[in-house]
Amino acid sequence: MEDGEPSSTSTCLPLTAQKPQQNPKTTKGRQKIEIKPINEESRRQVTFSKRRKGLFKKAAELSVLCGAQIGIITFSRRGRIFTFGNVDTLVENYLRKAPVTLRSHPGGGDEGEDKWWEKAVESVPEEEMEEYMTALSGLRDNLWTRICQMGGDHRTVQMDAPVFQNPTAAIEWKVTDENLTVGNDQSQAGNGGYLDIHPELPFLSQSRR
Amino acid sequence: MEDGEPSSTSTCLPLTAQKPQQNPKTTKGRQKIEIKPINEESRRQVTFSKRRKGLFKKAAELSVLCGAQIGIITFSRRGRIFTFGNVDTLVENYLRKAPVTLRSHPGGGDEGEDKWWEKAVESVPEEEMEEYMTALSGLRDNLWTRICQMGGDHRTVQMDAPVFQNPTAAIEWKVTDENLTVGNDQSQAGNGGYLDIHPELPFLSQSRR
DNA sequence: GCCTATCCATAACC
DNA sequence: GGTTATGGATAGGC
Repeated sequence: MEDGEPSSTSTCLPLTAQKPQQNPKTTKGRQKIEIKPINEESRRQVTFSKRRKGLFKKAAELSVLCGAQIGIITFSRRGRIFTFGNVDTLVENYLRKAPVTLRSHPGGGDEGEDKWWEKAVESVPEEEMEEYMTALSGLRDNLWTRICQMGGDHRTVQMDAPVFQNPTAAIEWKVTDENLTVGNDQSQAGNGGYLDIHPELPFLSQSRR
Repeated sequence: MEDGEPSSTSTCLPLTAQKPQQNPKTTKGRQKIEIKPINEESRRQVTFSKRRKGLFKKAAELSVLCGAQIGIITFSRRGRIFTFGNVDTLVENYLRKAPVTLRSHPGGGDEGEDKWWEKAVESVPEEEMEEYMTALSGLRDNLWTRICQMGGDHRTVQMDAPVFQNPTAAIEWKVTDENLTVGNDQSQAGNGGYLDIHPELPFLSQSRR
């Protein structure tokens, strides 16, 4: 409903009326443009600059008016990045925040092999160490992916979803390039077989809230 | 830029007097408002909804016109999240390229490498292994905590809009609102400063040390 | 949600 | 970068 044909909504005069009025207008003012890729480099740059400014301004206004937190990331075609708002803070807070309470599952009686990743490193038998490391590495990657999803794409995250039943299934993951590779978009593969979020993590109940 | 007398710049005149007969001037039309926090809940919600829509539309236009990649993350005051564009990709890109420093590394120097957690396990020297493991464990907890907090404290709404994919891609609007989880807890609401524009960070083709 | 009057962002020019 | 005129976003009503 943005492109296509100009639907005049009974507001302004028909633009076809090019009028022989000899007004000493120096400019034609703002003209209607089609929303399609601008090919001329210079014109595109001007437009990008102006509209980006306008976009950020609107974002700022929205933020103030409604008390919302807004972050915008923009990559220009030439590869420059422009950001607005708390992007840094938002993203970095994910990682920086919260003093790390390095707890490795204090509770004595655990549920066997459940949540292997909660086991203290020291408790891992020597012969399983390598495997443990690999797994933890995968977990790390997996978490990273999840973080990225959380940061911008929440469509797959549901806390109260009936996930995590089978402890074995829960720790299935794919440590592949697809996991983390930044290629094209749309490669959002949901969370089939990925590590799901456990609603009742022990260290949560003693951290915050 | 706020305040000021109504400059009557009559431009577009309704060329018809045949409007559905209701009192001409039932509305005051758009009025100038001050950019300051809206206190009335309902009014704020309306404004948030309208302006968010407008913001996303502008973002979509900018994306198409200039071939830029744009992602927007919005946390409403009530904790709902709205996103625009291929944010996942952008955020991931951003995270991977930007100098984000996470310090749960015990005893680690400040001048160390960025993103130590991205190092392959194999590359960790033997003597640092234990420390690495400990840090990684802490990171895991930290990330997990964040994830759970985010997932548990926010309802999630996603919104997609046309974004530049390739010059020939069709333009299309797709709006999807969904409640995925419960959620209440409106912390981190009022933010003070908003505008935080990073002029230009050349990067993208260079890798961080 | 839809509608209208109004204000603002911005395309075209300097 | 600045100016002007106009298209389009949107505040206030329903």
